[in-house]
Amino acid sequence: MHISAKCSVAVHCLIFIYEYGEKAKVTSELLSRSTGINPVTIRNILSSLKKDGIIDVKSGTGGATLKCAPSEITLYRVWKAIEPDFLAKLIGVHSTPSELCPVGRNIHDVLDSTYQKIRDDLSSGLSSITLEDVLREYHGALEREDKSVF
Amino acid sequence: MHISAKCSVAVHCLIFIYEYGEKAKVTSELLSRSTGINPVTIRNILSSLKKDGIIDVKSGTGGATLKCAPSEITLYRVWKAIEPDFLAKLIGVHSTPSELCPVGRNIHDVLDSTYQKIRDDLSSGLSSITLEDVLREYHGALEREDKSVF
DNA sequence: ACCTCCTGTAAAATTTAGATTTACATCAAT
DNA sequence: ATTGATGTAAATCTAAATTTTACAGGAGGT
Repeated sequence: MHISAKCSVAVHCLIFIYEYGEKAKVTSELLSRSTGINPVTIRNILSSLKKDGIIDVKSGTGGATLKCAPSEITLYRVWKAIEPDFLAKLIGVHSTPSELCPVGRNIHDVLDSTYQKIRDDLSSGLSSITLEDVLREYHGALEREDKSVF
Repeated sequence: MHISAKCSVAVHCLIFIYEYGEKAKVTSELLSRSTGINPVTIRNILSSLKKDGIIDVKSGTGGATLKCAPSEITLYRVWKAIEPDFLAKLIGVHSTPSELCPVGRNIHDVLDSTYQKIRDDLSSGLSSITLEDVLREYHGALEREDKSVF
């Protein structure tokens, strides 16, 4: 799974947990069915989110709940929790250049400084979006869905 | 290879072609040795760059040369040439959600609109960087390299 | 206390996407 | 013609990651 898809799964889970976490017992099995991703991968994702303090997972009895206000959960935080060096993976350089070639020797330095601004922009973009924003979109989509039924 | 790494290889090739394309015959074999990527993949990359009009590759006798001024070659153009839907691949959504779940049914719409701004930022960031800028970095790195010898 | 359900991991098996290899038709210059 | 290169296509290989399987450990209900 592409790292961005993995983070999308994480957001999917967070929406689900926000919506149902208080009323029902949200297990990895349930999230697995909703996302289409197997339970072990879901547990790994939840585990990362838990370590970051974004959610709480009851061990033993099971069930996940949000531990933060949606407005405090930025996409940056989620991506970082799932994959600490997501920036380098997302905007990266090939690792095989030849040390014998002037271009090969320097390509890493050159592209790293070139990519820095892009990475920074990406970071601040992700930082500016919170789960609250995503939930707003989600509820909008739900409403449109309801209307289309009638 | 991650798509960003592939585009980095493309930029690597472009630097190489700029530096040596006029003096020497820059073949896929040569670029293969410099980048550490096999000749066929290099030829595929060159083929994409050629189709976009960024470079010219002499068929028959061989050798690649730039067809544009470095100032006209933006990173956006390069990435787009290599992978037309790189934005969706870079910032994407999992494709397996359940249609039976409200979250699953809507996650694609929700995240697509959420990601739109991020994708736009990324586009304009990549559009604002040209091969000219990269070459400037490269020549700076070369100078530092020379100095460190003495 | 026991039983059940779930988490948290680890290890093995499987998948799959992509790279590499191989092959060859085509083209241009010597 | 011969040589050396491109441009693809097809087969093979590889490596990364998911999925499967397995199991120890925790928490609550009976």
